[in-house]
Amino acid sequence: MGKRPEYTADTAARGVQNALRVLEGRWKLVILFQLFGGKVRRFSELERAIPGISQKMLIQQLRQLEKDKVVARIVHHEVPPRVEYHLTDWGQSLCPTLDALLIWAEAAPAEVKEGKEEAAEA
Amino acid sequence: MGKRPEYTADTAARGVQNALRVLEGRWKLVILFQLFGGKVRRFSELERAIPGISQKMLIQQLRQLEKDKVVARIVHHEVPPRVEYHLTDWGQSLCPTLDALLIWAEAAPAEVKEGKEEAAEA
DNA sequence: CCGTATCCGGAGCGATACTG
DNA sequence: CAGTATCGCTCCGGATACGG
Repeated sequence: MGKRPEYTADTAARGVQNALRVLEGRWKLVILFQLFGGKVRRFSELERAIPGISQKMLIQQLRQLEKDKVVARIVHHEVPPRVEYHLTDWGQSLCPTLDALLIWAEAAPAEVKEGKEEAAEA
Repeated sequence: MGKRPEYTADTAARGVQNALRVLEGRWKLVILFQLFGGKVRRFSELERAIPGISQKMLIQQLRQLEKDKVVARIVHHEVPPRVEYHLTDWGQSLCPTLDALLIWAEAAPAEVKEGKEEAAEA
């Protein structure tokens, strides 16, 4: 934890890229924000909180995040079934960084923020 | 720049997702790291500095980054042609955040870092 | 030297239907 | 309520060839 080894640009890029990989996926961030702050949500809560997502996508992204140790899953063996999701410690530690990214995103030129494509083709 | 408007989890997620979108792509980060610190690199320099990348990918990612105002492109009308790339101010401002992400990535559980896939299928 | 065009395989994602 | 299975489309990225 003292000094990190010397990073070449490539090594550093690979590290970040690896991290980004965990966050990649159409719905990962939306899910993470639902869980930030130590919140615990049920499957159906997430489903309702994220309009437009399908069950397949929700469970798929959730499973990915779980495999990557960002979120944890608790199954209550009851009837009816209840499953709850929450962030791991490592997942929680992402919060400030994501906030920094959010601030960076806010500083983006308007064209970028709106996802403008230059329709100028001819 | 005082207080930002109230962000719902969804709004925040969308903002970050949008920012992440800019960084998405197999080679974006590698390129960015090549340019960090205000460095100016020629097309062929980047090509040589990033083994394994194809011209198509290099130019494609470069164009994306350019459109997203992260990198800027300077064309010298000479013979032979010379084109140089460097980060915009907004691009530069990404550096600390990416470093935070790198640190987060470093703190990842070993299994995650190694990109383990549980081969347990049957 | 810098860039464009085309072909092609694979991964991601969405819609829908079904199960414990 | 929570999760699985399948299909099909789209986009991404790699290889190769060609143009200014």
